Amino acid sequence: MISTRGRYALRLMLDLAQHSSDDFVPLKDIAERQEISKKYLEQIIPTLSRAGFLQTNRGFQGGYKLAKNPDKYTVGDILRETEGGLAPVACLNNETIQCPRATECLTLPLWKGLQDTINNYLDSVTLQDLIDKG
Amino acid sequence: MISTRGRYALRLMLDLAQHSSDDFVPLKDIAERQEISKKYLEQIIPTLSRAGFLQTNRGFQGGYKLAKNPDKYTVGDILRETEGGLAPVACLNNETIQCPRATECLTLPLWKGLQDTINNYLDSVTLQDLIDKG
DNA sequence: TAAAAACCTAGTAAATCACTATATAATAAG
DNA sequence: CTTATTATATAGTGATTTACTAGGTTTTTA
Repeated sequence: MISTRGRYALRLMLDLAQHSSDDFVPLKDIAERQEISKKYLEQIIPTLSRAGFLQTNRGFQGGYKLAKNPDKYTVGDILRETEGGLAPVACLNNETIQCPRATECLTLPLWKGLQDTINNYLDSVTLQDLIDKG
Repeated sequence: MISTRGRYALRLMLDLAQHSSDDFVPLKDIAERQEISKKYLEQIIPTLSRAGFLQTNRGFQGGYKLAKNPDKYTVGDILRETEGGLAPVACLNNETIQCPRATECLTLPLWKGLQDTINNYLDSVTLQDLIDKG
């Protein structure tokens, strides 16, 4: 299940897509508009920054803006970064140890198929798509 | 993410599909074959029973068998029961309170689409399919 | 120099997960 | 009728994760 972390990250990116003109948007404004704790967003945003999704400026009149146009970000991109992958089962997490039953496992192909299905769907939607449909 | 609960339930159902002749299969055998704690399976199996997925017999030479043929169960059926739904986000859980932002929410249609995608995929695969492909 | 912003690190209450433990009830074989 | 074998019911538990909060440091511009 997608946690608040990923959902908030997506809303933050959408907010930036809708509200960034040429100047930087401070997190305070995003937090207020989206009714999300600013302190919590502060924890999420470094992940988006490190992924190269954002331009940032510190200090007075600093803030964030998107590094690319909204149609260049898929929802899958954003969620994979902030959720740490989109594996539907632990067996498919690269970090976890490979299951010894893998070769004989009747369900592993199912999970792989589910993972592909999820990724394909989420990569078929961009930030711009969400704005246009809303 | 699908937890062990749902994954074990699926493996249990697959085991029954493969090993039940006309007599009942005791949980002990399933636990041994699948290398899953019998005590844990005991906790999972009432959900499958209550859903009408199983025939059960208590006492000596008792155990479980499938109530229907393996091609009558979709993976979606089994996971929705044991996982308590397959909502990819909390907002779509019937149990949770309706989000006040729902009407204006740009992301809600996305989550609904994801939920449909997941359900369609998992309902397209039956126990029999998994056995045939393996 | 002061205010406003990003950035960094640690802590925490509540919930969830993946079990284990113990006891009771039903059933069939002998 | 007894005994072994099975399911069923309920409670407990350690570890982990989630969704935050708290408090501080650094950078930048007016």
